[in-house]
Amino acid sequence: MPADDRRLQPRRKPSQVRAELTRERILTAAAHVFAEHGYAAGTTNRIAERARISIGSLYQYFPNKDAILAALLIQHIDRGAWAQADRLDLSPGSLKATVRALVRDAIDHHRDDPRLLRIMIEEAPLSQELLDTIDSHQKLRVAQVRDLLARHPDVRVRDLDTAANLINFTVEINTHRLMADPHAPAVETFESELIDMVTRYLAGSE
Amino acid sequence: MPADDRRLQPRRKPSQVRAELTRERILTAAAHVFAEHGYAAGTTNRIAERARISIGSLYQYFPNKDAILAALLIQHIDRGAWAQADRLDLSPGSLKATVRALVRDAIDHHRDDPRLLRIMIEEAPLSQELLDTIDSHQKLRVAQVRDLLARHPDVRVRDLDTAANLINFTVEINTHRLMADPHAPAVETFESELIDMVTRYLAGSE
DNA sequence: CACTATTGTGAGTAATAGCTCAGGTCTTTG
DNA sequence: CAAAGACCTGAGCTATTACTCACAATAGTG
Repeated sequence: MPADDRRLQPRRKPSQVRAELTRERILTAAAHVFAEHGYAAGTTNRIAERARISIGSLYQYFPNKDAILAALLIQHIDRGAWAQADRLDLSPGSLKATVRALVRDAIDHHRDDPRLLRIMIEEAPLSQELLDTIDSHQKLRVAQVRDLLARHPDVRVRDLDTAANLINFTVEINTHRLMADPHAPAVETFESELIDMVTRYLAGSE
Repeated sequence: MPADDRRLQPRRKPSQVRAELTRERILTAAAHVFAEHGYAAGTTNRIAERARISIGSLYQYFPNKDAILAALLIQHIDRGAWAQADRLDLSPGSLKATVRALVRDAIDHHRDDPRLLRIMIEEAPLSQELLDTIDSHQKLRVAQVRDLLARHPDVRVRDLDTAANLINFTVEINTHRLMADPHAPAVETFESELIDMVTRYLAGSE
């Protein structure tokens, strides 16, 4: 798979409002279709149909199917869903309170559409470009968490980087599962246990 | 997607040795092809080519492509990779030792071929039958872990079921990531931190 | 060896997907 | 208002895929 840089570039830059509107219709339609049918079965024709535009129009704004999912992912990232950890700094209470804020934050990220998010994460044909974008955001997030931990007096772990990595991923993925799994345990129960686990880990009492 | 019971049944039962051999060639070839190309791009023709048999033969043993992945998954499960937790009972040492055994166990499950396992988990078109099989195994595993926790004097958590669920998933998924992610942190570091997190959670010192 | 059952072959089929293009409609502009 | 350009349409092209079938080769049996 060669990383062709132009594979995800839009074909035309909308200049009129109606064009921008069409572009958005395509994206929202795609979000629904992918969420409902999955990526493979979420055909471009279906997307066009749902968006109530012709396939031709679709291909004026997106050079190929992959580019649509990519745009969806970028949109998700740019909306700040993954990197709004700044406000966590504003809650300097107990360690547990901080962790709780972290977990709540993660849950908020997944409220929109867990099914779509799952597909974006698991089925998306990730180009090198996209992978890099995601990776850098991930790194940023981990760094933020790391700094947060560094500033907190109660945190006692061997290695801050590893700890930040571990808890970030653990919180993220558990939340992900919680929202996506149909027969998952109750939200509140699971949330409090998750918070406890992370808190106790960070507190470091052996 | 209707859950057609016959969708995954083999088309012919091998009676001669060479037939059984062919069946195995197909499965190993499929494992390689899926691991390398993913499920969608892992075409049946490619599998047949790699197995050095004709597509016709392939379809004599598997009614469709999905059935091949299903067989691979069943194979993986039947090899006991997901439910050999019995031996954990044999390590009645400290809580940390028990947890360590749990984590090591998980790591062993993923040694074979993380890439293939990822595809089986994330891309497999899971029929209801398969889903049920997996689910029951999962439940069994969680129950085993639950009993393990129940028997250990140092475990202090609000709800054993939730705890078993949480740590089982967390250990599993973190291991999964550890093995699959190319630029993941060092194994030993991550392992010990993961063990600490779970242990401290279970010990329950607030 | 002769006959049958089992196993193997691979060109070909049907279905479907992603995507194009010739031509139409709507907006803007001078 | 008319020309130019932006935008939209959808039948259909091309490529690919899962899968079939008529036949050939091989193994078992008496």
